[in-house]
Amino acid sequence: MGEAATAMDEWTERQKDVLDAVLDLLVTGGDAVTTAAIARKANCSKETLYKWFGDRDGLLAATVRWQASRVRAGNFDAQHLDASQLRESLEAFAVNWLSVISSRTSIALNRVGISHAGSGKSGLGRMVLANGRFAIGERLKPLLEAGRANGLLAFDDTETAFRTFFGLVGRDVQIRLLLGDRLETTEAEIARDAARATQQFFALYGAPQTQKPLQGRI
Amino acid sequence: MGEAATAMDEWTERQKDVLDAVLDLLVTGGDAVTTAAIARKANCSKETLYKWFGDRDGLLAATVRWQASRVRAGNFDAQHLDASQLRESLEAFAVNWLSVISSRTSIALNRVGISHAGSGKSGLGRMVLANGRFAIGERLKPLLEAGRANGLLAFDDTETAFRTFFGLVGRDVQIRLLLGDRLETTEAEIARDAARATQQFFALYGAPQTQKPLQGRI
DNA sequence: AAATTTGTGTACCGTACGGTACGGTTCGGA
DNA sequence: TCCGAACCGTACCGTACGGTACACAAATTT
Repeated sequence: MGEAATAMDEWTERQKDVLDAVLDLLVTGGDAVTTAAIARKANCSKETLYKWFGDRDGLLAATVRWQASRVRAGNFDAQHLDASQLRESLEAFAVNWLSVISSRTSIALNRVGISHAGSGKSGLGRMVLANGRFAIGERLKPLLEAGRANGLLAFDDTETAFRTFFGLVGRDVQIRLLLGDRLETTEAEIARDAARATQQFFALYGAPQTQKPLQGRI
Repeated sequence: MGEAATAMDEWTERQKDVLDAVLDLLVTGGDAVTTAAIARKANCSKETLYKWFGDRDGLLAATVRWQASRVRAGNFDAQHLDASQLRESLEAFAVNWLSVISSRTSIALNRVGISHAGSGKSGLGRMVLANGRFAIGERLKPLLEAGRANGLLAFDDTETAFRTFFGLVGRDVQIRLLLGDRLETTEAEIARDAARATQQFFALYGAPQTQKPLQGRI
């Protein structure tokens, strides 16, 4: 993850403004995201767009990376954690993740990536995946493993444990939103769902009272 | 759900052939699904396409309904079920659902629905949702409630219980496939995941030994 | 058998959009 | 003050594609 900051300084301020304009257009699903509309919204010429970003797909890819570069939430320092710290961290992760996938920005970018994946060119899809599903995985796994090291969680495969957490948190929210379902995702609702998912996760992967993790769990 | 069979006899055999051609083109993501390509593949004229289905969106909507009409798996007759029957039924549901969302057909149709949802017109998205997420929900809920009535499951809200099962089964599979991730979904893998999800669901919602459902569970 | 219907195949039209060219303007450096 | 680079705004080009028109064949009706 050495290139964490590349997208931050890869472009000038003016260029970031352009990328923000693209995001604005993507999120406001009303009108199509044509190069002409982007240029109009960003008060720049189409020629400049192509000079800076190559072609339309390059511009969209840059937009995905730009958005991803400023979503990175602070990593959790997870040494010497006790049960309540772990629970709070997991719940915070769940809240963050639910907030992200419920945001209009995430919905729009995922739609773009999915559309591109359906058109053969899989670059954007992989990029969205890397900055969404896989980024959250890499950030969460250390916490899970710290929990296991401290005898709070019991699992064999970190990936499986993470995917279970992912499923318990996300459930059907993302696919429903992507398909246009009006799903109220208030802050209170998200907090409640995050708490429920965390509780369920502990019910499945919480270590028994003894400090040593139990073998043979899934 | 009285209109279960409408899409089956709404079209003539010839028209169903056309819809199958559309499905073929959608699944074979190589070339774009233009009306010209559809007409060529179906050996019919574009004029006939428009006469039968109105416009391109109508054709896509008909295709979604046509595919949905023949996916309906047999409902489970769930009276007097014991624990192993319930487990088997849930596992069968999970296998079926994982097979569906892993199929190229489902991926293609969901991509179309999502693209349309991103373009304002939400008709196709809602249709895919109704025949996917919500159809499986309506089919599974009776089984869950039968399990509760027989003292095998304990939950207050059927919808919440179902969504948990949905999350445990689907996890990150659908979004990864939609975004173009190569994810091996062999039959064996699906069977293993279905068994794991079912086991986890029982761990969360299985009633304690006493026949009476325990109150206060989530 | 003539007429009507139904459908195929091809040609055509209008528009939207990605990409390019170019004149005009601003701005920093010599 | 002059020059060149960067950039804006607009006009333009080519193509792809949704939708329509039309000529012709097959089938069905009368």
